Amino acid sequence: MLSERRLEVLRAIVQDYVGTEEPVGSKALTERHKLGVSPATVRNDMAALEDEGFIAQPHTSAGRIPTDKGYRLFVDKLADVKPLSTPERRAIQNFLDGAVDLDDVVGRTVRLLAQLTRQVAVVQYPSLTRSTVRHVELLALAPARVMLVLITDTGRVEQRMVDCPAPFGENALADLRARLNSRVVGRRFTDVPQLVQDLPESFDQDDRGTVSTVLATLLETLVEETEERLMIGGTANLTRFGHDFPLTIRPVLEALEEQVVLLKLLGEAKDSEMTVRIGHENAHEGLNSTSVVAVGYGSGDEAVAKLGVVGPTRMDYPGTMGAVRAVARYVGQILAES
Amino acid sequence: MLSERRLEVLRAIVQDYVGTEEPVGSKALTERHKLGVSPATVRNDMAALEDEGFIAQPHTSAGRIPTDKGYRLFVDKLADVKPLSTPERRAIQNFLDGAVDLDDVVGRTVRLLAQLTRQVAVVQYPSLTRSTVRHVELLALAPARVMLVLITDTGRVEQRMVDCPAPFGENALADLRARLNSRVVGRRFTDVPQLVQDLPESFDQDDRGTVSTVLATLLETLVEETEERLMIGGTANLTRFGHDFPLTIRPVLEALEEQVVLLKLLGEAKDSEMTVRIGHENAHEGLNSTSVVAVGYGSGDEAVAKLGVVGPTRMDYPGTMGAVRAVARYVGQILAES
DNA sequence: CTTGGCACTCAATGGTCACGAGTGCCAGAT
DNA sequence: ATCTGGCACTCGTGACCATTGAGTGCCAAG
Repeated sequence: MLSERRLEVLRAIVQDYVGTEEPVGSKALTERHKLGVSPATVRNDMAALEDEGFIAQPHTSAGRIPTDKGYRLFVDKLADVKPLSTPERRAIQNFLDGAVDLDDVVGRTVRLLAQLTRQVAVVQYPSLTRSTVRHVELLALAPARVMLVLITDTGRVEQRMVDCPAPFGENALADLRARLNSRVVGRRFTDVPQLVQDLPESFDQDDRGTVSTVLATLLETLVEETEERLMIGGTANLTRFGHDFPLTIRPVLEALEEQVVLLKLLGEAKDSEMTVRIGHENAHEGLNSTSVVAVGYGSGDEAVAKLGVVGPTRMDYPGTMGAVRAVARYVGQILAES
Repeated sequence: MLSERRLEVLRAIVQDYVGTEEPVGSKALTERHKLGVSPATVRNDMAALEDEGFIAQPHTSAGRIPTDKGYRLFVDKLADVKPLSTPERRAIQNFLDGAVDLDDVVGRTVRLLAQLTRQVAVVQYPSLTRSTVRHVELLALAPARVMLVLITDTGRVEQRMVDCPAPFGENALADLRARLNSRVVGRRFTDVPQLVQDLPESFDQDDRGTVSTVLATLLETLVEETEERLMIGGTANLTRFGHDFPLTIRPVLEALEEQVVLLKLLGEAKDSEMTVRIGHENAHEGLNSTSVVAVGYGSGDEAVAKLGVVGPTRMDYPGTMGAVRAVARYVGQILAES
């Protein structure tokens, strides 16, 4: 297979290319890294690496650049996650601590991550299906009009208007609120449909319809379309991409605007460990020249949602992974406190 | 001053330049517009327009392009707002009608506006200070921990956690909720501080501190920082800007990420009529080569917030203004219904 | 297996040149 | 008084070409 030194050469190529954004040649390599061998030897190694598909030349008579496969090997075998410096960690904590509500937490996180990695940051709101119910509130805004407010243990709040077929009977609304809460508070959202199934039956004939309508809306709120939200930031960092620009940046911006695409992207990441998807490993075409680093975060040991960054395949993987991991941890802490 | 024909020439220049993105010369003008005069005459008119500062040449031996001042004159005197086509209006209505909550309304609006104008859209959430209170809810999550939920007539929901100095006494929370709501429901948020001022006094000595804490948080929620939110979309449209790109797009993206800048931008727009700010009329430097078209929207005759688009100074003003106006109207309607 | 040498490739750089769209100005026509 | 055709001039653009140099592959010797 690949000798130790060849891997070392690959590592050097990746590091240099990430730093300079320019194809790196054999001479430059031996100068900047003490490999203990001559350029000619490196050239041979490079030829081998190219045969195996880890690096490529943009054109003859140019240096080499890593391929997606090369980055993959680098990330899997050659790189360690770079821990953040103490000042950086402190800065994160200070910055996140000031948040007043969930929107604020997510907003700050996204800005923080974008600034730290100098890339585009994506943060998913805590998913409803993985949270537990903190409270369900029903407000009568008009005789036959109810506002449904859903509060999760992660601080997320969703509201819906419900137009009922008939006005609620005396006390029926308060009744429903009490019974509903006694059943679902503290339970996972995924269990809610089960738990409320037979609720209408316990009401008077008159109210059964209205109760069902309210419950139907509640269940609707839990389906995919509305439950997954996310926030992105740092799109200005896309301008640091490369010189060839318009062609590169356009599809990325378009992909970023499609929440569906992003959600799928994050969805593909593993829950527990950090996931790195490089270039063509991303299903979406517009993101073929970007890499996505994502990880789950949560208040406990279980992930309630994911966050990550999108950047050029030519990115500082160790640093980016370090920042993503650190931020995810702190956000988890903040969430646990609220 | 400027003769009728010279204005006509300016209009033609603006129209052609907006269409082609290229400096327009005298010959091309006479070909595409039936001005009834020769290129030489147009040249004289152009020279005059240039003297007055309405148009400029990028370099000698090139055609003319409108200056900010030229666009200003065009917008003020030469252009009419272009009404949307009936299919377009129908599409707007259909698209907005499906929204389930305020987030959804704002999200759809921003996408709609971006698509319609093919530019970057900005939509401000209904401002708290201009809305009235629909309901205030207090939830005891723990003995000394209260969640404050604020609901406006426009459907906006804000929540805050309140850590109280001491647990609430029996019934005190329910009491506070009831009294609070009876005082503020239906009133404007700006009046709230007045209305709740003496509320702590009517409570037992024991609860006075906790009540004050809750009220303090309520009032905090009404101050600028947290009350103004907005959503942007269609940033991918920035890539249609021009060929010179990176330099142009970078500062714009940066400006768009600074909510403060955007809020100020919208704040400068008049409440009632549509406001167009062209190029250097925008205070923020990064937006010196963009124009902002903004207008207030609201459920009644009064504006509760603003929306608009940001695009290159070289934009289709009549069309953009038409779209912005139409969308603002429909959003107002939707809001009134909810 | 490593190394120095060598011929070769090819993108990038910069200079020259012709082209042409567009201008300003002027003298004559309306 | 205004418009128009003509004409000389400007200057950005694109084509063409030579030069340069970083980088390669290969080979023969260590």
